[in-house]
Amino acid sequence: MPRVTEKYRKARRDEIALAAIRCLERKGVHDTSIADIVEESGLSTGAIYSHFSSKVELARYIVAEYLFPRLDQLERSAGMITPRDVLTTMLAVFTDTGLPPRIVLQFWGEATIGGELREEMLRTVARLRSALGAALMPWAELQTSDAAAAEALVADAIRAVVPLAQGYVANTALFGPRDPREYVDSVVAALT
Amino acid sequence: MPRVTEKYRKARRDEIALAAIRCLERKGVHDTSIADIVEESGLSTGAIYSHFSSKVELARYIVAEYLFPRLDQLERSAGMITPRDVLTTMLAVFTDTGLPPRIVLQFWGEATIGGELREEMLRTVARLRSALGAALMPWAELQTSDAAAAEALVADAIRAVVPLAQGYVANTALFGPRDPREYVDSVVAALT
DNA sequence: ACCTGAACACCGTTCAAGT
DNA sequence: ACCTGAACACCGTTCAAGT
Repeated sequence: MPRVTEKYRKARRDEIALAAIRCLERKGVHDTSIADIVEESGLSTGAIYSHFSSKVELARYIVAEYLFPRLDQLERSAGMITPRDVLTTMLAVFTDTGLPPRIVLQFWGEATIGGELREEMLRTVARLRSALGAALMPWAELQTSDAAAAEALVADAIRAVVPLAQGYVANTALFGPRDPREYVDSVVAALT
Repeated sequence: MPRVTEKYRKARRDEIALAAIRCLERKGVHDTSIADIVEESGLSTGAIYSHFSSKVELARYIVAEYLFPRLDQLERSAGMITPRDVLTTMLAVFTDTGLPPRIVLQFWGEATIGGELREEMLRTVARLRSALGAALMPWAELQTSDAAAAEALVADAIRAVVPLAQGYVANTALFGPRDPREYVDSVVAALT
């Protein structure tokens, strides 16, 4: 397969995906139809189906390619960082990139039904967890000299950080934007 | 209007709503059609539309009548309770009543689009916030003798407790059930 | 190989006609 | 007044036919 074709396919897929995202922001997951994406992209129904086998496949592509593209931001953060820092850094992705929490929340809703979208979501979360683990290890090793205990500490922290991030997403999606640092501080203040 | 008719209408609405909930648990919000509810309830399409003006109206009814019926549990809890206690009590509603977090999460997703479902959601959350406020006031008054400062303390606590509860819902909806107390403890441990 | 757009099965909703 | 179920506009998806 020549390289030009590959590039062309990727460009077309992105063209469709970006048109779809514009529709999603305007109308939401539920109310965006293939006909809307056809109109927004200027392509035909068949053209879209020759690049994505279904609406769910298009959704998977958007999730994988646009909704969680900044996990490397976590992986690059060096030095000793606490669970609090990790959480704040993670949430900053939303304010920094303009990634709409509304769309993420809607995808979660759809993912609870099962199917391929759920599989894609679980894969993404697995990647996220391992990035979190790597970022937290230096901190855990400072708490204890036992390697197994450090692993357990990291696992516990992840069990807290993931739902805390989910709470931020659900909350801002429904009630409007909020500063990540203020959110974390408010949670700490309330629980201690 | 005679009372018997009123009662009959309520009974029919509940009959339809419960059939719908059985479908929702089986297939999710997205994949449950009116035809499914027709089959599950044994009624006709027109019968459903003579009790609910649309699918969204049915959804609103389910949310208002079945998804948040236990707010009074909070309002009844007496004595000095901390934000931590309030959060744990609130989350216990899910484990105690078998209310499926998956359905709640899906409704949140739909509510981000706007429309009547969003209005209904905001009304329910407003009720929830005032119940939380009432439950937390004795605790706040123990922290400070200034009435305004106590109010502010309550407001801050609510700003933390609501997203923490949302995080629990999103997390259990996607990754399976979890003990509320364990969740709260894990968050406290990670952030302090 | 990519693209077109009519055709298909199914969706939510309406409404004339029944009781 | 409640209910029936055929009819309607629209949905996601397919596929013969074009380039």
